[in-house]
Amino acid sequence: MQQDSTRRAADARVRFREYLARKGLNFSQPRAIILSQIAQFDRHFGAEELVQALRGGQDRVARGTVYRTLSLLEQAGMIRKIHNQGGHRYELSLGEDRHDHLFCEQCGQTFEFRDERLPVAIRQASQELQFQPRTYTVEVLGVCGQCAEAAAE
Amino acid sequence: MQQDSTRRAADARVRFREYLARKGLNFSQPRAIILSQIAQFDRHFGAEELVQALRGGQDRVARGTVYRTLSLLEQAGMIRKIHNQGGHRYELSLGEDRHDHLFCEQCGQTFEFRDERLPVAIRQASQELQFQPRTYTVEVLGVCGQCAEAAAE
DNA sequence: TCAATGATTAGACATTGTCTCAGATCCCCG
DNA sequence: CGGGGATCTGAGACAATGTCTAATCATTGA
Repeated sequence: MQQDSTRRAADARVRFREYLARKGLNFSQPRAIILSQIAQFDRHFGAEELVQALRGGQDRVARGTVYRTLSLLEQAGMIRKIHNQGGHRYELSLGEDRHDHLFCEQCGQTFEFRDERLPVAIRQASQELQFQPRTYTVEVLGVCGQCAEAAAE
Repeated sequence: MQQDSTRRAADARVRFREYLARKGLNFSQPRAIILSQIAQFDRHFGAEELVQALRGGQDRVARGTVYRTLSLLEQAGMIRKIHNQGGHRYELSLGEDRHDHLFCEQCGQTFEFRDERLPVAIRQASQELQFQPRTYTVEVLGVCGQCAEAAAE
């Protein structure tokens, strides 16, 4: 766990640095700090949450910087925006294990699912329109089994 | 066109009234006003845009009311939220012609596509998790053909 | 028509995101 | 290894968007 997050942070560092170099951008101190803070969250986090976490203390980073870096990370494909009800959050997405989300409108829980037909369909539909997809999101709203049962009683 | 929007407004009215009745809610004056204002937009609109449109004049409606009504309309499945880059907008969705969106990150244009495999896959994936889908969104980010060409030169 | 329930208004408030620019940093290159 | 130009950051004002509350009003079913 501790191990995991350290490892993940190191990988992310390398990957981000490469992305930045490719674009002629710098791998700055604040960007490193943000990256390691993100690695400490458990996959999901909100922008403002990150801003708060980096406000006081030694490694402070300004709000604007956080937002700018999030954009870069999103562009780099290292995080994904997911539109939870009311505002959005980010999710680490370091390549492995692509999935999408089901949101229960009753209890607010999030569930994940994987289905290979989605990327296939999206790639093909894009191609027909000469569109080059970089990333995509699929979000399903509804009621989870548990809530549906509770409502039925 | 004029005809269309009038017709659409009438349909929407009936449908919303039914939805509200089913939930034991009222079909109030402001809700009617909002509905007819929405019908005048050309399919897409933003929440704040709507707020502005209903601010001065005879048929004024308060900000809070607009937001509450949008939630209801969304629940009723009569509008859909689409997450354009930076904030979101709504889109009329009166049943016919379900589609999803491609966003060009370069020029900002939105394109539409239809693919039957998406709802099929989503229904099945949901079922496997005992999840009852009410609605879903698919959004693809990338570069449109035109921008890709321009960049290649 | 009346009463009960639900809805609206107005505006303060909260949250989230954007912008600017002076000065600090980064990284390439000699 | 140090100079210099491009890039980046901090701080905080600002802007946009959404939420909330309490007093008052409207809607609906009986």
